[in-house]
Amino acid sequence: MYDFSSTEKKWQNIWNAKKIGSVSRDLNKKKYFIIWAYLTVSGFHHVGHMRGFSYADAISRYKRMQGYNVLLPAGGHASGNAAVAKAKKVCENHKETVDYYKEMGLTDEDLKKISTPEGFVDFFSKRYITDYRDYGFIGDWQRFTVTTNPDYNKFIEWQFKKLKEKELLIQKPYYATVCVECGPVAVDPSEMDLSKGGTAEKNEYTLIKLQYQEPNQYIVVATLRPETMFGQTNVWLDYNQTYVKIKVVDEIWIASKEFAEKIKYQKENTQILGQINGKELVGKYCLAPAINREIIILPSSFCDSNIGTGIVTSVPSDAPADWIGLYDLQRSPEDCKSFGLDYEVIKEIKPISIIQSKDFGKFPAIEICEKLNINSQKDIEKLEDAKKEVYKKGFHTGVMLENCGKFAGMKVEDAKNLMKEDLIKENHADIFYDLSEEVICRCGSKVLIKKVDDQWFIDYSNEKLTNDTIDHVKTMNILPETFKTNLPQILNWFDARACARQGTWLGTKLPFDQSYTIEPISDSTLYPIYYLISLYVNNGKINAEQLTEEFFDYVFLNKGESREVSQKTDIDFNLLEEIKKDVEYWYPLDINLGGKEHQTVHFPVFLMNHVGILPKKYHPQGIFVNWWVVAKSGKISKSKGGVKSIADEAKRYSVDAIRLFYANIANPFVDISFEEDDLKNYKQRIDKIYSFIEEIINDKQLIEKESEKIDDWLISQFNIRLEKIINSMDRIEFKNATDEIYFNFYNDLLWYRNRNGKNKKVLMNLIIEWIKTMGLFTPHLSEELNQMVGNKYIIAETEFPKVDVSKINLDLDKDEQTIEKTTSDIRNVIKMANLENPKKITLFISEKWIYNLFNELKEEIIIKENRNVKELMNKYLEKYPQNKPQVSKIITWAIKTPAILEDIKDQETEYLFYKEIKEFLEKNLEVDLEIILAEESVDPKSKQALPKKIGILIQ
RNA sequence: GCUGGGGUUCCCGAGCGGUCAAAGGGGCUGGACUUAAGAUCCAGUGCUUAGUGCUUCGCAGGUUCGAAUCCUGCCCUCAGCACCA
Repeated sequence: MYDFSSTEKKWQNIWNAKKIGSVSRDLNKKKYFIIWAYLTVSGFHHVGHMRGFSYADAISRYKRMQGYNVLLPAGGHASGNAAVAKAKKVCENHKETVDYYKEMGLTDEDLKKISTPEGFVDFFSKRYITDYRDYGFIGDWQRFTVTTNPDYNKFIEWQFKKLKEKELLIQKPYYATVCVECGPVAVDPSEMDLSKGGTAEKNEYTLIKLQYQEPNQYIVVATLRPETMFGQTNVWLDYNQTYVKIKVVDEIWIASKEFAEKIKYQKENTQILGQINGKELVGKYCLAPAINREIIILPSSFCDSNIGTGIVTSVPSDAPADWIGLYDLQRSPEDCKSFGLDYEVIKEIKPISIIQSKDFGKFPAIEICEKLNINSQKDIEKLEDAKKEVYKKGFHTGVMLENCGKFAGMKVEDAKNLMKEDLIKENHADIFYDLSEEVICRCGSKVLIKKVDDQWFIDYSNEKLTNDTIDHVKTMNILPETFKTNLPQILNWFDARACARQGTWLGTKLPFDQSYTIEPISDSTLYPIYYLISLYVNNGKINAEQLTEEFFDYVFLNKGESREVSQKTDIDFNLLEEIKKDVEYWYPLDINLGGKEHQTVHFPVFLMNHVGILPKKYHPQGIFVNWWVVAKSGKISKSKGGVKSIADEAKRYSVDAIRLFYANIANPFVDISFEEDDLKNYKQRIDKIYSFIEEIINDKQLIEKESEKIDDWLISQFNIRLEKIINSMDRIEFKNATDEIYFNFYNDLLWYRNRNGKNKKVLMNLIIEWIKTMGLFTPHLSEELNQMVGNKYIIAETEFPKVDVSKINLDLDKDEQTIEKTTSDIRNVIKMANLENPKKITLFISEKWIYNLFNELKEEIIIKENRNVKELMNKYLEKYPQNKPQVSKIITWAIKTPAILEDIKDQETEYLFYKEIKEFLEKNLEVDLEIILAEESVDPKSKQALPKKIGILIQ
């Protein structure tokens, strides 16, 4: 029995002691530089992270065994909100958080340490290195860096100075999602910065100002469909709600209190002047702009004061809720009376048809309500569906009707923007951004949208940068292929991106304005090159202060004069040269490996910053994207807790099994789920291979002898497999490689054993090579087995096996396949004949003339490509006149399936072949066999025999 | 909606113009081993049949001597769509 835990620990210690991963420049070796996109220091690793890391380690091990000098460094991304928020929770003794950490094994002392952001980052980034070692990754951890380190900050400052120099850093107004306490936060499904609302969308509303009673006083409604202004019939608000009057510059806006709270972040100097009740407004009129018509204010139950302004303009022709609202009122004189409305007036309100879209008539809202059987404005869910459908159809297929003034005949898509712009130009409207659902920051405060006037952006929309990057991508190795196809489009779509924010964040201060902190994505784009510097900072040879602009300019861009730079930075001249040579040796990066979530953000900015700042020779060479590990319930989240510690998983299944699982369960470009059954199977597989090899080593039956056919077959088979493994690894296809190593070659060995293969030398030599191939995916197993067979060298440091092409003999395998096929055929016939214990089985070798015919047909059909049936028939019917029916049958078949003509031997060879395997067949099938030539028999079965297809007679 | 990816036999997953009824794994069935269980090994796993024939690779057409593989249309499904490394 293989002891997974102790064996794995043992080899990890040996690798560490040998410092295999710590590498330095070696001009005698080709270099290979690979990283995985470092992860945000937000807590523990989980098994999902290990997927990509395992791939990176497998690639590194392969390259190392091929003689490359492999650099695999790692770092921690600590910028942003995560550590701040987590530390705060610990500090405040938040029960759930503290319980979770305790459950994960943290002591009180640890907890105290992680209660400050800095302590949190320090604790976990150290933990990460331990995790890497525990999973058997061989990397250069002495270069470990964290984005909040002072030296790293200097690097980022340099990067931003370069961006500015290249005019890639610009300023313009921006609507940011901000927490009222913390400042800007990222609203996205990963909910890195949030505790709630990651799926919220940022909506751009058009605020329509409907003049009400005073010249400068307006009922303000928020709409996503400004183009429907022509269909307005009334305004909706909540009868029981209290609204407020807000002073905005020199105007007074009437809207919900919640809106007033939000708009103050988007307009300067807003002020609440007073309140006004819904009751007071209902029944009054206001002036709708654009159509310049007085419309009535009516009550409804669907106005939500949290959405928009809490007041809605009503377009019953195209908005299902508006139609139903109207419909409700129009059929209830009592309701109208209770609201103090004149029923006669309400009754007269008619929807106005304004848009013609596909699949709908004049009044889409009415139609959809009938179709979905919506009868009341309280039917909220159905109304939501109805709205979506009408909106979607209208937006993509709709055309404005004649009554829409200058917009008549225009597509809805176009009219929308034009109408909005027109209204704004004439001061009838304004813009307002809002979130589609409630969003709460990690700190517990509300997130809303704030206008920032001079936001800093990295200008990824820059045309030259975009085009240069697209051109560069063409030359890269990018997997999966589909990502490479997508990248140009992603790069084109990529717009200027806000890159700094104000608030209590970790990260580097913007060198041009210290009140800004550089945002977490923007400070992690160029960092692979920084691993070449961090080494010297970490070992104390240089310090953060010395990392000046001149320093980076010199080592990265070859700008400046070395003596001068050395003098200015007080870095020893020789050391400076060393560092520069390191950069020249290691850069560019060969592979950046990361999860699929990086496809549209991290990888594009990683590429664009490299292309924008560094010389062409330093542009990245490859990207590898891996998909996720998902739990049955969805993505395994690093921020949500409830995840088993990776140490527990390693103990339960073993590191090798987990790594093999990742490599073999599917290709890297699909999501996989971490299932106990699967993991156990892989663990069993490892155990099985271990026992199998152990058995072979101790097998007393093996003998020293000259190699026979079956031995040659096994050698050939191994070389075929090895060739596939190498080709697969060169293309980074783990699934194919592991299929060969852990399954197919194992099956070959079983077959060899069944075929009574016993050659000790052959077997041992192959097993030694086989074990090396396991070093990529199950490195601990590989080392252990290697030691068991008596080798002293370390697999991680040895050379990967090479294919011996001279040993590959495809014919040998064809023979083995024939044996398998024959066995299976005989079994099949026995079964079919219903003769469970046959007395005798006769195998017939086809008649000689048929072999001749096959070879002649091969010449005609395959070599000369003659498919003329008539011609062939005439020729060969004449040649073999005594066998006409058979000849014609064979010719028809051969034309249809030329493959039957391939590899045709002669009668003598085939006869000898069957004689040779007779003993094996008899033993395997537990029957007595007789093999005779068809010419020597009168049995009809003998005439059924064909070349490559033996005749079988069961008696 | 836009952009891109997929639909393969009980399941997962290869294959991407010809011995393809379709690798490999899992599951299931039978057998060997074992006191037994597990593990391991052997065989089978579309229907049919003395080794044949027939029907299968989302649906409907088409190209070809020949299609799971190429083309056209349709249906279904997944991912991304912005300040998440």
